[in-house]
Amino acid sequence: MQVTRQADYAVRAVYYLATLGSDKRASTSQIAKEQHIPPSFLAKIISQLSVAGLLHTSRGARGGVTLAREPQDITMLDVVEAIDGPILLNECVENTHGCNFDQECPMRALWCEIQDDLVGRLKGTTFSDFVK
Amino acid sequence: MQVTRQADYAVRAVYYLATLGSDKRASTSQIAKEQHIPPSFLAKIISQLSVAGLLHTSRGARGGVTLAREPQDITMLDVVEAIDGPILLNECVENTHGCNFDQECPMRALWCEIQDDLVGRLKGTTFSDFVK
DNA sequence: TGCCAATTGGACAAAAATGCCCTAAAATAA
DNA sequence: TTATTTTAGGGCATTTTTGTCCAATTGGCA
Repeated sequence: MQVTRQADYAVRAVYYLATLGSDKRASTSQIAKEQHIPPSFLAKIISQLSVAGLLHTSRGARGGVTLAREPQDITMLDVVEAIDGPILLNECVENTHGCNFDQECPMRALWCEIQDDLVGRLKGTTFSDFVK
Repeated sequence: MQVTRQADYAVRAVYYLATLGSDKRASTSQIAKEQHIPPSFLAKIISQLSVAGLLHTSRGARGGVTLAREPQDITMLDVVEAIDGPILLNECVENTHGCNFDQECPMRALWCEIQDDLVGRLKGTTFSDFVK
């Protein structure tokens, strides 16, 4: 019942870029140092965020990482799901027809409710909320 | 960001016992079959729930598992935490002094809020809510 | 007593998460 | 051109999660 370390690192990396101001670049190693993230692990995470379209990366001297959108257009949910995939509080929740073997399973409804709240809050929070 | 399979299995096992009515026993293998849980894995989970004081177990012929308390006195949180340990949405939340390296970390406050909601709902739901 | 049903506990295996290391490729700077 | 900076990506090691399997133990019953 925990966000993966990868997702936490991704959030902190995006946060760091947001605090720099728009279009400011930072290298992966700089982000890693400032946010206390294992550098070689962060490199893979940055790469995933780039593929997901949340970051832009460029190689070479003066290269590095920038936000692909304004902080107010990037939600916590965007970042977490780019790394961890769709949020699922419990395996059964993803099944649209109800519990796989017991249509009456009352626990599933609870997990769904809690998950909807969680997702709603992550979707409702952008990185501009953190910067100011 | 998912309840472990173990915790889900534990919840379903307690649910099954609650549906049987108070003081009714069931064997681990019976629970496993009814709830589609790997039997040998469930044995370990039952054992943990017993150590946590949520279930009573007895060996030998006519042995098996019973609830240690009435369904209305067992919350979802009791069961989940007996298996997974204290719920932590993110590593940093457990730190009482704030983020370990940045006292101003604004993400931590969000994780704490969401976690408090989650824990509150699990604590507010008992197995008598599921049975009726 | 001896058999059977059931939990207990240990060792082991497979898969995913986490993290490290090294080389290649690309882009800038001297 | 050559060197330097930086991302890209593969492979490997460790830990946790999720299970399986087997032997030991316990308790009831004929």
